[in-house]
Amino acid sequence: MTRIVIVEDHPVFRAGLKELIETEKDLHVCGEADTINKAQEVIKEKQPDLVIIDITLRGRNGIELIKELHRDTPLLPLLVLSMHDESLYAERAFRAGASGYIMKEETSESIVKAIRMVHGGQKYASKQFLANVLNKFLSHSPEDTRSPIDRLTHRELDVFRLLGKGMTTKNIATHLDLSAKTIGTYRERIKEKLDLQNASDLIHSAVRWLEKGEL
Amino acid sequence: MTRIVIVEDHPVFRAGLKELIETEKDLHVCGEADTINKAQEVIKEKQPDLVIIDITLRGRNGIELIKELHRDTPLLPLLVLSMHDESLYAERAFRAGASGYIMKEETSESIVKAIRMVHGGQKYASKQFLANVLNKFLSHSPEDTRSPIDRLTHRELDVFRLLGKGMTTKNIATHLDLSAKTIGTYRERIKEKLDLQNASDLIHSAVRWLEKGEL
DNA sequence: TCACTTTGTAGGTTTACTACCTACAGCCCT
DNA sequence: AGGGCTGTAGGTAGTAAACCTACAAAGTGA
Repeated sequence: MTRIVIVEDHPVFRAGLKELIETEKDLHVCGEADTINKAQEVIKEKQPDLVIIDITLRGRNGIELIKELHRDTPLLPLLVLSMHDESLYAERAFRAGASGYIMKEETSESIVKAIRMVHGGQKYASKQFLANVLNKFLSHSPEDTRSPIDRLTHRELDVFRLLGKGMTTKNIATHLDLSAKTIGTYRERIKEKLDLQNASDLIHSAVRWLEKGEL
Repeated sequence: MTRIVIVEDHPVFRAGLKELIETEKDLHVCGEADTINKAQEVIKEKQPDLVIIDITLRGRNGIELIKELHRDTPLLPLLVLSMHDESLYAERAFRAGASGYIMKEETSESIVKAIRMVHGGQKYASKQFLANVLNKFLSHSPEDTRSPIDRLTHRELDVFRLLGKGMTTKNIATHLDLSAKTIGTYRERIKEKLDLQNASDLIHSAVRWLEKGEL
């Protein structure tokens, strides 16, 4: 019998998850928490075999909880649930010590599968994420702990900022007095460094980045 | 005993909602559906006292379902659940014939309360929404003082939101189960209504709008 | 109720932009 | 001096956007 603690602040979703887990005969929810503090308490008390964590918890960041739990109990498998699209959080979650990462949109089957894999000591991530990682691994150098944006060169950052301000490739080329082709190259390089798939991803993250401070 | 049908395409959330409802002794879930078509079938068959609808259904718009249901069975109370905070959807939902509007983030108590109020023939909306409405009403603007975004149709708004979330035309087409050409048409119409020049402007303002409600 | 408008849907062309590849000179570092 | 990173840009194939047209269904105003 696998004993599971759920850390999720959304009551309805928490109930659904519990329901889903309890319908599997070998899985059991032995505790629930809706805040980071309660989570730590419950986990200490119940000593579960696995913890499911929503990283989009209100208040403090779920990533912090993962780090702390992983430090305190490195053997306890942590399965991360996220509302958000992978590329932004999955890598951070794994670095923080998670064993698996699934999105809330995934089917019930995937969730159960992820639970079993993670409990069995394996890692779990969506196919898409795995493909990305493989890609990066094959094409790239071993390690660089800097935040992705810090890895941009000056020119790349210029272009990134201007993209975030709503300028097109052509506008930027005119503005910086460069060939549009050059801007194209920068866009490609930025996309690679930030692990973005296409043009709209690129603009999307440029705008978001600009919105959060930094101008 | 109040008999309820749930229309929600997210299996985990659906299970949670059911669980929540079933723990109330006088409420009972007599049917579930994860698509609009199934919803209509189930409702016809079960003749429930109340229907809970997620308006962020994939494929066809939940608003359409509300309109249709309201036309077919005007006395059946419809309670709308939304993942989004946007009061824009709330207003649309009410206009389409909903009796109540709650966000998924609300507590279980609020949801149960909303169910009871709506079943009792009253309307339900969050305090925040009511405050907004009051505000609008008091500062009663004579003519189209609506923000340009309010002038978008349901479908246009859907597309706008998904663009803001970083999805491409193709992704959106798949997600909503429409032709990419149709999404293209919506993009054009949005651009016209919001007076945007090109694709990056469009994405730019969609992202900004999502980040901070209203532009 | 009838005509008119809006909304949701989608096909067809032409034009613009992206994605991917290649190239190369000048730095910076060791 | 050789090797990688940075700034710059060309070429080509493939996508996506822009613009047009169309039409049914629903909604609206007279």
